[in-house]
Amino acid sequence: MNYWLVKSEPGTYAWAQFVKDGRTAWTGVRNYQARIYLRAMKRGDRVLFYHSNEGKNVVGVAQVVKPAYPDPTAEAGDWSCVDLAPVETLAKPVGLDAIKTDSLLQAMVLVKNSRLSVQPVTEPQFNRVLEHAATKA
DNA sequence: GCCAACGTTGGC
DNA sequence: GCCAACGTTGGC
Repeated sequence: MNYWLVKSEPGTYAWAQFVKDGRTAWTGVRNYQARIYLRAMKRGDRVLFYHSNEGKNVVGVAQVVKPAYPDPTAEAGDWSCVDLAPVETLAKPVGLDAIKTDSLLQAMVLVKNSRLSVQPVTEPQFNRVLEHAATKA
């Protein structure tokens, strides 16, 4: 089981919409490093869902329901996407400020390279985020 | 709204 | 193959 984090601007695709949809194809990733991570995802992997720009917080946990396949929205080039489904909405969103002040979480890629839209998260980091959210995994 | 960081593009 | 210029992202 691996752990990841994906980002979305609430104005583009918010968590609430994701929950409403019940499942979505995570398309549109056009970054080689992010592509590597997308392709490393396995069914059942847990994914933190982060709201960038607005909110700047982790708002929910998703899981991979379909591993990487060709991104149908890519008109040119070799790009991949995965299918994600919501698992739980965090009782309390975990803000970037909280992440930055936590000794374990400040090592997250999110802090170092905030622009990477798909990134790996370690198991301890994942669990710590859930602790901050005051929910049970 | 500004600016820093990053990735990509294109000229040489 | 290098590097400057540009566009985009995202935190502040």
